[in-house]
Amino acid sequence: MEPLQSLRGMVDLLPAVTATWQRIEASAREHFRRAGINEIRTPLLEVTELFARGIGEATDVVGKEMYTFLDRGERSCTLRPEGTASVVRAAIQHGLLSQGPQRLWYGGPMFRYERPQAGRQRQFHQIGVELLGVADAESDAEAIAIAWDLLADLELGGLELELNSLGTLDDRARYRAELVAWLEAHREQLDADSQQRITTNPLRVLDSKHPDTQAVLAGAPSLHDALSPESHERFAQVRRGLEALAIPFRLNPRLVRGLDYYGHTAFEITSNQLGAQATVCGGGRYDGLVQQLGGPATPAVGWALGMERLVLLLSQAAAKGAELSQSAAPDLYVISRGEAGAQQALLLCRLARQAGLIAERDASGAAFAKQFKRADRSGAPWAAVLGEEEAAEGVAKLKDLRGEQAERRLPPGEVVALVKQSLAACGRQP
RNA sequence: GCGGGCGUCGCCAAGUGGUUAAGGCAGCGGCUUGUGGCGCCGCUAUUCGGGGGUUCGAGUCCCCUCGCUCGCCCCA
Repeated sequence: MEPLQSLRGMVDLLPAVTATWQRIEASAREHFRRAGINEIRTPLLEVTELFARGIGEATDVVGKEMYTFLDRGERSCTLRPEGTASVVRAAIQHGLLSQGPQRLWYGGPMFRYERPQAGRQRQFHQIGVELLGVADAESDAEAIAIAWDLLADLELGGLELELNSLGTLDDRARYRAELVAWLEAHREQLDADSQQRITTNPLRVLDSKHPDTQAVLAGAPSLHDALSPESHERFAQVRRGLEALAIPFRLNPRLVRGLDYYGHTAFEITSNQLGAQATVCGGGRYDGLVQQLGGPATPAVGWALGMERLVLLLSQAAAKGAELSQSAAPDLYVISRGEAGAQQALLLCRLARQAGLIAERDASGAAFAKQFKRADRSGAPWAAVLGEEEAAEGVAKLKDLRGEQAERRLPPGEVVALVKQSLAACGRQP
């Protein structure tokens, strides 16, 4: 039989890393709780049209990266490639927006059919925040601050906040025309990809990674100069907001987000330690999206962070020194022999667990020497032995694995009490 | 979709055409028929991702294929 494998780009998270995931999730939850942001959970599967309309038909995500299929009712369904469209759909569907501004967060798997590489999988995980119904520039700063503080708490170094304003739709339309004209005039000096994008997505030419193209682009018209005075002022206000919070940022006039719904504020938090996929968190303002999805005109700002990339950073940090959290050593390791012994061992474990202890039972039936070896390796301070003799007498032999105390034969209840007491004595709270 | 690198036991890993595929960790058994941490002994890949080919002979060379990985594109 050929062993089966997971699908390409679909990754198992083994116990060795789940602790890191939980740490990030717990930290995020706490930050959201303090910020008055509530969790929303939406389905993984949505009608394809939601993403086509929300993200934009012309984007790469919609054009070539979606997991789309027909269900048994011949409806076109898509595994969500991002979270915002679903959250907005849910808010509209349940009338949340008529109850005032909504501060929401979500987390979970997203799906994009791409070639996997470092920090990029086909099923990947995001945690995101959406502030719906807030128009002020300070809300942009607040959203960014929440992401920034959350990441700071994880003690990650080498992070940088990049900031730009995409202006309004009008601003961009005007700029786009100007840029296309300029790009056409310099077409010969651009790399093939960029030439292609003059027609498909001219703004994206700006952050081409091609060095020659970048050099040519130095003379290109800047989006910044094309912003209307109002857009300019709004951007300045966001920056003043961040400055007031002492959050450092770098202006990046080339920062263009790949999803159509962004306007005005756009930002990314990047790491210099991640390789090619350096963006840990990305987001911005999307004032037009709610209406575009059939809801009431509602300004909004939000972001999403990539769990895999965070985990990558955290693992690197751990490799450099600090130990990654491991599963806890048991308080009591129970070894046994024979059916009666195994039963008593199970009973003892259950009693211990009911009392709040971490109890592990050796189920190998191996020689006692082996079981003691495993007891030792488990890191448990105590081992309980249940052989034929103990089982017959209704006691367990309790052995101190780390100290000098003599073995004692005790009924199960007293074993649990004694272990608990010893933990309390050395300051550990079971 | 397009490039580059890689693929030897659960994990790490030697091997660079010559005939029995090192070693370490983990695992299992024993020295120790009911007591661990040390030590010692033994066992664990008819096989080198898979399939073809070259050769007297291939893990080692060639082709195809699958997988992993890094990068491009794009994004979290």
